[in-house]
Amino acid sequence: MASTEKDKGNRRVTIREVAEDAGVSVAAVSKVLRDAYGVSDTLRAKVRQSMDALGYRPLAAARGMRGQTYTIGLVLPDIRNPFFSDIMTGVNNALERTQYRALIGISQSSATGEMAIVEAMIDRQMDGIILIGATEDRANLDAIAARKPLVAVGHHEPDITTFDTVNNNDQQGGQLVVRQMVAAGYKRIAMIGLKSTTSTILAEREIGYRRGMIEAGLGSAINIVQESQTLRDVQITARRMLQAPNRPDAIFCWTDFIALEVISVATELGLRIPEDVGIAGYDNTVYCDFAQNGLSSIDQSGELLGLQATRLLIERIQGRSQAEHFVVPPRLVIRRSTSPG
Amino acid sequence: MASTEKDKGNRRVTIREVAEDAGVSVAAVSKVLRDAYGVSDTLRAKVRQSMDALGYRPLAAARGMRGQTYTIGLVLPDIRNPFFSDIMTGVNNALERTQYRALIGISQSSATGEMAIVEAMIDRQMDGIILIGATEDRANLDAIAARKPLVAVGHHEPDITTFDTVNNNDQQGGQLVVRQMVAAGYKRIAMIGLKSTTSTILAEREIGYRRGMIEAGLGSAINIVQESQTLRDVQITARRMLQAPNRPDAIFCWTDFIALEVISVATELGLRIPEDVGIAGYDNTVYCDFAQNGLSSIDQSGELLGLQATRLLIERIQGRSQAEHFVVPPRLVIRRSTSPG
DNA sequence: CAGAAAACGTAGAACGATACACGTAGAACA
DNA sequence: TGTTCTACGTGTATCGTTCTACGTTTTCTG
Repeated sequence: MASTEKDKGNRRVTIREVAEDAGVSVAAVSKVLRDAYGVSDTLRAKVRQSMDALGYRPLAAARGMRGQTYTIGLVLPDIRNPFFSDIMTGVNNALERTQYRALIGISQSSATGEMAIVEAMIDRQMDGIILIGATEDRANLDAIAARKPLVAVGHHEPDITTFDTVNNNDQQGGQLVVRQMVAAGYKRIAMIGLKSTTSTILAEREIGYRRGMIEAGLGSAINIVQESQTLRDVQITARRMLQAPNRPDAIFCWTDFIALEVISVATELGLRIPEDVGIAGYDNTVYCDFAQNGLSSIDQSGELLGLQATRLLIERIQGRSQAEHFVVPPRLVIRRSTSPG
Repeated sequence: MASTEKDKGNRRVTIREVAEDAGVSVAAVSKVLRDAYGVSDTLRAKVRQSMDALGYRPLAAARGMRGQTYTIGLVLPDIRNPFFSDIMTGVNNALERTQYRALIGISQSSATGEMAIVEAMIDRQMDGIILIGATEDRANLDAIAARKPLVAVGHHEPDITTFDTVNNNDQQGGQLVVRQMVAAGYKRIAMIGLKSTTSTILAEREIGYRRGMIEAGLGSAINIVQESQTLRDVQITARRMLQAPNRPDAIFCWTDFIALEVISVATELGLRIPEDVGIAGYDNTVYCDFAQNGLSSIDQSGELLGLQATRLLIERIQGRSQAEHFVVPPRLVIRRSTSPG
């Protein structure tokens, strides 16, 4: 009688019961919960004890009606890239001693993409949003930022004032790769980018690549191929590039996953790495280090990016309204794939 | 004046405004929202139109106070394994035409682990939870299931009645690997498992391995090494195994990531794959297919698992209370790493 | 055609927390 | 002594939905 079919188990302890148990007002308990002004140490202790004794946990939905939910949303384009795992680690480290929790949404797999998952997060009263590798245009990002604190990771827009950004210096990253390739003796250095008009990090890496080529006097050899990210397309593109009459002797891939696939294609074509063709990636994901890959790559300190993004977001939630733009320097990790001789 | 510092932008449209605009009661709008009984087509149309015109979106926090939040929680042990991406795709496909949204929590990175993230999800009034690769014991799982609909993916407990499970047949998977290795001529087949007392899928795979060995008359060569999942430990273990006097001529790794690392170590030791040592993994992640890896692996149809888990969960949310246990057959994908000669 | 049942719609009380407006006690100051 | 602060607590309206209870209209049935 007391519990219907849908009523799973014992009811939750409410703030009212805590208040009663501690012999104080509901408002006092709420204050303790929020670390708000106006509670003495003795009262706090009493309340805390009652909370523990009763096993009280605040209900986020109810909190959200008036205040915060202490939840931040992390939007990832997909889950496949292990680089995002590093970011996530940083986020969770930053959240360690706070009341906040991070929940992840995947934009790629969702029907209408990034905007849909962001709207869903706003509907769920998240306190702020970290957008990773944003594909939305400025207008949409502004629309989000107008409603919730927003931090974009992997999105260059240094003059924006409505939200914060956290990046590595992708331009410098691209340049570092080319410099090392040149130093290793490669000349016909190509780049594989992404068919995308919205990725600012890609644009930056391309600029870096161009700069590197030009400063090495290889301006005439600049060769950027843009392809979608599906395995099939990458294979076709890589094959075409590597079978061309004047094929590149090195390829800088905008992300590791592509680079690993290019290694695969090159191997199948009987080309030796790094002697016949040098290959480098970006993100320094865990797979780079495997002996069978030995992939040179740019490390952009994902954990630090995640940590910093979270800090900035919480600052925003707590009231900061001036934009901040954080940039870490990239670091090239040289491995076998670009070390001939 | 109208908006304070924390009041980001324009206020949301509420159900009340929709009701007013449509000239009906608030309750009627709510009924339309929930596809509840007792609304005529004309009323529904009127309300829908007003909702569109005003750009109304229901606030999950408010819904959660009385009813559902239309949110399901997906708990992953970590984000690094691309296999989880397949599951996620299945989940999102299943959610396609529903009001539900999936949000992901990562248990590994969180301080107190799985239980903490599940509690956080319950605090946030999620309607149900999908737990992937559960590490909690039965008592804890029961405690969760007592409060919210629960589906465990990658957790064998076929006699449990309080929640549903979705699995591939891990025992059969292990057996398939051994059979193929035996057929390929390997004899001293070892297995690398995980240092864990709670993973039932691991236990099943081990049983499959044993079965396979015994049925091939190799019972005396059974050799299971259990190691943690950190890169460093795997390296050390792999090195030790491959440098032992009577080293295995094939290694079945409980998951692809370990297998790739073992390939790496073997390569560095100058062992040829598959001639000197055969290697197989589990999950058939995207990296298996790369030419430089060519890793044989078990495909357990992650997408199907995710789809099915979601369906079962929604059934549970809608009232089913009898347990269901879904199992897909595994499929061995043979590649170079176990194909000598 | 009466009566019952089904369909449609409404009003208003929850849900569990927060936040605002206030009250009170004691200290500090003139 | 009276006034003004400050620190600490309390009472209660409120957030945006859902849900229960209950009227009213329409449709069905014998």
